[in-house]
Amino acid sequence: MHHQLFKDRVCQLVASIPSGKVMTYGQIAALCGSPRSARIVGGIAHFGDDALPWHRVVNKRGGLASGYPGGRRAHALHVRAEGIKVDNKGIIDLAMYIWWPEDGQPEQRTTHDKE
DNA sequence: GTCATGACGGATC
DNA sequence: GGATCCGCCATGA
Repeated sequence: MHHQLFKDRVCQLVASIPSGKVMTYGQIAALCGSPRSARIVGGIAHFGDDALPWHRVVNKRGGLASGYPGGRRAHALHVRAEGIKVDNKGIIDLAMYIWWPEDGQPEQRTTHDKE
């Protein structure tokens, strides 16, 4: 495949995140074929389609986006509106809200846990 | 074609 | 445990 569709894949993936769930930039990038392109996802977010639920995209620490329109506070309000708990530092519990598409849900990792 | 950038990630100090 | 630096790689000028 070609990275030309990278942006398009990211957009579709973000659009498929259900309400009340979140994905990380690195996770999205990996699913789009480039695990090291997390920043690219961020770039797409800024200049991409505002209609997409970018507020459901957080960084690997579960932290809110730095350049979100309105600031991290606005981001926090938006995710909270979907039932996601955010602590005082603006950190989301990824273990509880992380979501994977049906296609590549590595929930088996929790049982085996290798790495 | 080259250069700079970015809503990140991971390693290092 | 927090702050900082560097690398990453697609994108736009």
